[in-house]
Amino acid sequence: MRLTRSLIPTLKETPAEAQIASHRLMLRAGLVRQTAAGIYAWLPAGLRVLRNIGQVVREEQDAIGCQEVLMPTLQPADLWRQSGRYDAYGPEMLRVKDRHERDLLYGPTNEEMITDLLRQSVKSYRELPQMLYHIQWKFRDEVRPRFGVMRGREFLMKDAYSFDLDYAGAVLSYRRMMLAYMRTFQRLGVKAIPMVADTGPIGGDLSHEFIILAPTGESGVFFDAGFEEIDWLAADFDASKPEDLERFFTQMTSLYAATDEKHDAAAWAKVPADRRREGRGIEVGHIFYFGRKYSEPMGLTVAGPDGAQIIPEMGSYGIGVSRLVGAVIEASHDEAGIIWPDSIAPFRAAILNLKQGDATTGAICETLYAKLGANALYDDRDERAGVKFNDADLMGHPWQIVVGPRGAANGKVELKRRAGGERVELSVEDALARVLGA
RNA sequence: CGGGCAGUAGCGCAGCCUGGUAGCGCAUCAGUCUGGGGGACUGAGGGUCGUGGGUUCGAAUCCCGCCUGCCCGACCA
Repeated sequence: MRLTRSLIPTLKETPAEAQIASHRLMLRAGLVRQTAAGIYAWLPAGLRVLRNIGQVVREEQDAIGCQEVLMPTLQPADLWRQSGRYDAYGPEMLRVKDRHERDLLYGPTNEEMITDLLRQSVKSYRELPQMLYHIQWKFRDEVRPRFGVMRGREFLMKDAYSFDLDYAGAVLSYRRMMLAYMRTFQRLGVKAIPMVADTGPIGGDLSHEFIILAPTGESGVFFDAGFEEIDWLAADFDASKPEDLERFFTQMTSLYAATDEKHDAAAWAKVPADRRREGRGIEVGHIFYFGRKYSEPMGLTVAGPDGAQIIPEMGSYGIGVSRLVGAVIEASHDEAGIIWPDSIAPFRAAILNLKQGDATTGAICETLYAKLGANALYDDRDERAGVKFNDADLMGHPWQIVVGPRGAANGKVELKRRAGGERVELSVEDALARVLGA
């Protein structure tokens, strides 16, 4: 995109309502604008990030055989009456009536709806297991929305649901999803630590929160350094092999990790001192097994091989997609602005024409822009160099290609890496190769 | 939902106490100079002072109601 043709309204000053870094930077970098408390409009650059995160999530869900669907935001209250949650859910649920006075609700989650879908379409044990997900807007009428997009009322979430014939199958689905999550978060450029979470009335050990480390995180975390050392994209765990999933899960759960609420000083003491890591974290995902909590009351059954009806075992698996935008920024920024991981940056590179109107720099910029296309944001404004440097740092493009009259005379440009700040002078071709190759 | 704070130009703020036709910085627009880390000069545009009522000759300013937003707490992906 050409910046002169884009709606990317950067702000030099911080709006008074933004307190934490990610909120401040999202407003300043022109990613979002608030519409009402906890409700945001996503501007072009912000939407690109949101979509990029969604795409990584989607690819990793697809990779474990989880199928994408898209369920509506508005749901009939009757479905929720069947599970008993219509009355159990408090004022956090946004309830509305249609013109016929029928009760509807803006979905805060989709267990009832997905259970209903399976109930309508799955009749035999041969059709299980199934795993389905969607990426959809949710609404929870939080009493006190805050921290920008991190704790909004309207939020974009990936939620997945698994249906298995028995507990052993549900365990496999759970572990498979957990492995997908480790890969997903690594691809998003953040360190996510799975922490044992409260299982409530369900019991068991199949509930984990995924917490990414950020100094401004809402809860304190304690974990074994082992979590930071594993390269999930290279690890030899095959999600289709139960024995691999077993090995994976054992490794995961053998390492200590807990939030401050569940911190166990005795267990912590057993972790070698040089492997203890403490910090703060933000919850960006949650997976849990809940058995027949919905399938049973809602009457989801399939015929077994002997003709007996089987009530499927379910689990659900969330990732806060819009929250991740804020969380990633919390985990990756400096005084100057955002530092986007390559995988989700709105633009891979910014092209900074330091002397707009100059024939030489202009020609080089146009060449770069033609080659990079949608990967690039071309700052073609008639602004001073300093303004362009500052905005590029603020917006956090992984690469900045600086085209100034000095270098341009010799066909050189300067390539700056946002993370780390190294700059090198290169030929146009070499700069392109670096940016596209990285 | 309890406690606190705040709504004045796109953003950040002053003016309010002590009522008298609305101001500063940045941003925007035009022009000139400039040109590698938010530049300079000249000129210009932009405001139902959140909203409804009250007091008054006169209200951004005083009084009452309402709405909205922010912070702390309890709650949460």
